[in-house]
Amino acid sequence: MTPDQLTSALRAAVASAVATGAFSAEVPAEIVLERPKNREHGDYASNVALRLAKPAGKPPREVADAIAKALLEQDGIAKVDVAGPGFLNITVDAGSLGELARTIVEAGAGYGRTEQFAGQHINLEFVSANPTGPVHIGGVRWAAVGDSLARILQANGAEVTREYYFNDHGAQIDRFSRSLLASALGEPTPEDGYAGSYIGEIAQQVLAAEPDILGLSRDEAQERFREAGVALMFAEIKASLHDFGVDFDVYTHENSLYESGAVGRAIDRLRAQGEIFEADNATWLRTTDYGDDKDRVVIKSDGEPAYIAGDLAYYLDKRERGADKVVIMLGADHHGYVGRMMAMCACFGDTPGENLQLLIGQMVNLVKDGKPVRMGKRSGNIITQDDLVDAVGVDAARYSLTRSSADSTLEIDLDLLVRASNENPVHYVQYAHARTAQLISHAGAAGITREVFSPELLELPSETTLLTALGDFPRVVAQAGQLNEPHRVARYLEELAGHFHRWYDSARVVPVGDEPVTDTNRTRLWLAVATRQVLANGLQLLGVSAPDRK
RNA sequence: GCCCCCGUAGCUCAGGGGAUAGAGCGCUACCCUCCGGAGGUAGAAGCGCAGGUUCGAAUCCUGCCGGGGGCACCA
Repeated sequence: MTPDQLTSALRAAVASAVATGAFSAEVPAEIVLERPKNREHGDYASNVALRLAKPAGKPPREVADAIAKALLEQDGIAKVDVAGPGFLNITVDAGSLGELARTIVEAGAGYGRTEQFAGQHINLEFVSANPTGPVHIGGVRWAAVGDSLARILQANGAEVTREYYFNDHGAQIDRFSRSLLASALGEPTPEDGYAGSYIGEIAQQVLAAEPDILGLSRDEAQERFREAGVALMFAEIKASLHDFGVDFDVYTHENSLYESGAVGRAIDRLRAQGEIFEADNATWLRTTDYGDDKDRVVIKSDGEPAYIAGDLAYYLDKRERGADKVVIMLGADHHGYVGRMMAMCACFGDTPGENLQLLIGQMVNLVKDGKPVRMGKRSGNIITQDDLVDAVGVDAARYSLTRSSADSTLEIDLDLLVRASNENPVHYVQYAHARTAQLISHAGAAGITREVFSPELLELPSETTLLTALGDFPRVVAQAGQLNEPHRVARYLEELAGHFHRWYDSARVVPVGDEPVTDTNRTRLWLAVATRQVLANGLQLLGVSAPDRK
């Protein structure tokens, strides 16, 4: 019995209790079902009676008793206890619960998929690091979380475009190219320039490709360094992200928005909506109409577009390319954008929060010897994605960056990374998967097959706990998608791995010594296969490998 | 001054109003004649402070304290 089926049974029980006149209330739209922490509280628990008590005008326990009585008449329910203030503690009969194992094995890689975003096209923009240096540890967090979120949204039925906004002009790029030129000429790093050692490497690569470059005028040389340096840097960023398991569907160059006239079209569109006005020789967008704290300059008084002009055009461009929902992941240092971006969305006549979502993630803090390490491209003090991957590998890096809520600032201890220790929960989860795989292959060697499936034999406490945990997976995926919170999948996997390890210690799939193979062994094999499937499906959503051996 | 995020075990972090607040690491004591001990069992140890809403608050609201990040005709 799946949680959904139980929820339906519970709903029917409430309706039936109302029909018999036990109490009167509307059947709630949402019925909360949870897996109790304490096994004595049954397989599932519900607070539905507590919530209905007030509208029904009856004591919670009285409502609970009536629902419990009606629920017992539903199929597959073994026991219903009323406990505490009015909780319903539900025990599902073993055969019905055990059916989950078969359901999961038959669904295979599809187990956990939902259709909640079916038909929706979601454009997810993340990383979008400027090509002025390698992807640093903050960018890596968004790479890991963003890619995992994309996978989760897809698992919920959405069509997802992974998008990278590539900022290839402006003051930061000028500083980058000046730094390259200075390095090539053997001059000190310019003020406001970038100082990392990668600057020298890129400069040498450009020189090697274009030996005559230093014969040009300073301005021409700098322009050559800009173009070649940005191209090299960008290729390097793409390659590191690819090695990290993250590939984008669309790279949009900021320049292209200007060259294609998209900026002009966006402004025309907003003018037609009546949201544009002229003042002080500049062109403004009246974002204060929609909650922004000040209006924003779109075209500066010198005739140059302001930064937001690109944002306007880019948003419109994504919508015109078919995105129903535009999601952008940003670091905490960009939270000041939220107000104007949402107002901009409303200026286009769209619905903020629906057509546009901004996910603000907090920073990664590095710690060494118990003290914070300040990082910056300009100072050259950066920990890059490649440093992180070299130290702990892709799986551990992705996992540790994804298992925490993006709302929390994350602390990474460099000493721990250097030791590349096993102190990472990813090992716990991957080991559980490896164990299932070895267990299944060992069972095969012992001649145990899945020709018999007798779910009522899965009756150990560790088995029913494991089964209810497995049954939760689709709800976890759905919730992670609704809330844009991939870390929920990771935390679920850790819990599931724990339930599996405990089951493994308390139940044999392969009989000991010369004992005969029984139907219990065969049926347990189904449970092992189901567990492996869910662990693999979950790890896939995180972009972490599910090895058969560790 | 205004805005956003955070404050939970020694450390890193979970916990969408529910029962005795969890995990990993660390610490203490245990468990392999048996499917991989990178595992399991038992234990010590915690919701920043003060109000409020509620039958019920780590969770929602207000104030305070502490930490981080923002408030350009910069990009």
